[in-house]
Amino acid sequence: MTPVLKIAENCSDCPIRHRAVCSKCEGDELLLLERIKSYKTYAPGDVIVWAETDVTHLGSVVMGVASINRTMEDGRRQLVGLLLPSDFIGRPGRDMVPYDIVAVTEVTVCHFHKAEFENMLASTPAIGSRLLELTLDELDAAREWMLLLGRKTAREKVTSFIAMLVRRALPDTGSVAEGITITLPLTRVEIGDFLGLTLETTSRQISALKKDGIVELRGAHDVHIPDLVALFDETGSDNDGGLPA
Amino acid sequence: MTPVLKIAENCSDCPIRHRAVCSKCEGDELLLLERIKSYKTYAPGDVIVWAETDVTHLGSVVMGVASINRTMEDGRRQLVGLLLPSDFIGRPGRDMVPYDIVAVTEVTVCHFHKAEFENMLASTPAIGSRLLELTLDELDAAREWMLLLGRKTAREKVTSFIAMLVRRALPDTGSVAEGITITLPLTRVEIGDFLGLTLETTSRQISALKKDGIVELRGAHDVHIPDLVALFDETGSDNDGGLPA
DNA sequence: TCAACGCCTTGATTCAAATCAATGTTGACC
DNA sequence: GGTCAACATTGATTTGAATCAAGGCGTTGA
Repeated sequence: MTPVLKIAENCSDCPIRHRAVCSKCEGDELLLLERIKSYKTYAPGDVIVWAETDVTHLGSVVMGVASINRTMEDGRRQLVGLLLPSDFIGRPGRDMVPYDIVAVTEVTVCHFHKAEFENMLASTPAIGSRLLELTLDELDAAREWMLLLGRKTAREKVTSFIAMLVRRALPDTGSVAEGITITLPLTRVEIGDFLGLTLETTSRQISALKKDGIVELRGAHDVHIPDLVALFDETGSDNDGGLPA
Repeated sequence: MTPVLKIAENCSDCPIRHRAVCSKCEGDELLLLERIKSYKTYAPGDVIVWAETDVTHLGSVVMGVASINRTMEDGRRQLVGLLLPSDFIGRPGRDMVPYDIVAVTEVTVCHFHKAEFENMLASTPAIGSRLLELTLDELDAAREWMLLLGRKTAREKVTSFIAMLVRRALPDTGSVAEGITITLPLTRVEIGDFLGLTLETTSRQISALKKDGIVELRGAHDVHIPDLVALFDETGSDNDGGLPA
């Protein structure tokens, strides 16, 4: 069914080598990491980390998409993060975490035993330094998301979400003059939970964007954006994402 | 007017010594920090950091309250953080920041030239390690806030806000059996901007809490909470804040 | 071939919070 | 003591998104 992935045994061949927590490591440091790392693959829907239980591993997403979920007792749910390849999973220095991490697509993780990683973190400045950068970036992203959740309209929320995915996809793409096609990795329920909307409102907004020519749908999950500027104009953001001219 | 504060010249006497970015430093490290630090005081409303301009300093809040603000071109505003004593200001490794930081009350900051601090950060693991902890804590707080902004009702938002202030005030207080009195450091507009509400809704919710006996007001900003459990029950949170029994 | 299930879309109605609009309170300063 | 400005409260009305409800589409498997 699932083909066994050809995963780089050598860190130097790893697809996330240049962005992940290990990106500043070299030579011996990388060899040490290589010795304690292992790979694990999760099916869509699998829980990678349960809230409020002991965390045994830390690691990086190598492939796939995972979501960080907070849930209230009555079932209301909010996604508070989306983990894409090279993003770091887990919280060194703390045994539990107040949210679940769930595989959205099939996810491959390069991970370490918590204690072993924490030892390396203490002795390897290159890791701590990169982890700080990654954490500060996530904090900036979280704050951007707070503005969205607190102040944007439903249409702005949906276009901002699509714009974020476009931005993460751009570096892999060449010219953008004839538009770009991306895949929404989430269902309508999940997008709603990400944006603080219901699934119906999410669906209606996507339909409205289609009617207005901002997006074209091929199926429910593949979205073509013919004009990126038109999309960014709908997000209410002060930046247009630094598009290539 | 403003009395000149008696600020500890010695880091070892500093009120935030045990919580701030320097909390893991000792001996020589502390002396080095002491040599490059300086204090600055801001009046309420002063901008401590302007969005999208070069940041020259980094530092810690020693006294007072500051807010981190994101603003849209049309004026919609969202507070994305509240900086209390011992919280860190600024982002090492980046020259600009996408939000303003504004003094809410009078604020005293212990700060460093950015380049000098970054040098120390590179050579002093105790600083980087503590800064990582602080950043991870802020990220957790931001995610908690995302749940609030995306999924909570107006009443839950307001009670959660009050509960957060109570939690930060608790360590300074003894028994709590006869309730607790706190000061809201923000205006109704600012509270609304923090919670993703209008000022009118914020005011109405506070009035409703008063009518229901959850809070008692002495003036617009001093709030007495006779029964903390009753307050926490209104927040929709899964935790009751680990109250002393 | 055609149920059955999961996911998505669309429509009708309700409702919580926003908006619009006064009015009240407080404190600073003349 | 009186005026002004900033902040807060309260009321009336509107509105954007939630809720309630019905079908539609596409894949899976009997």
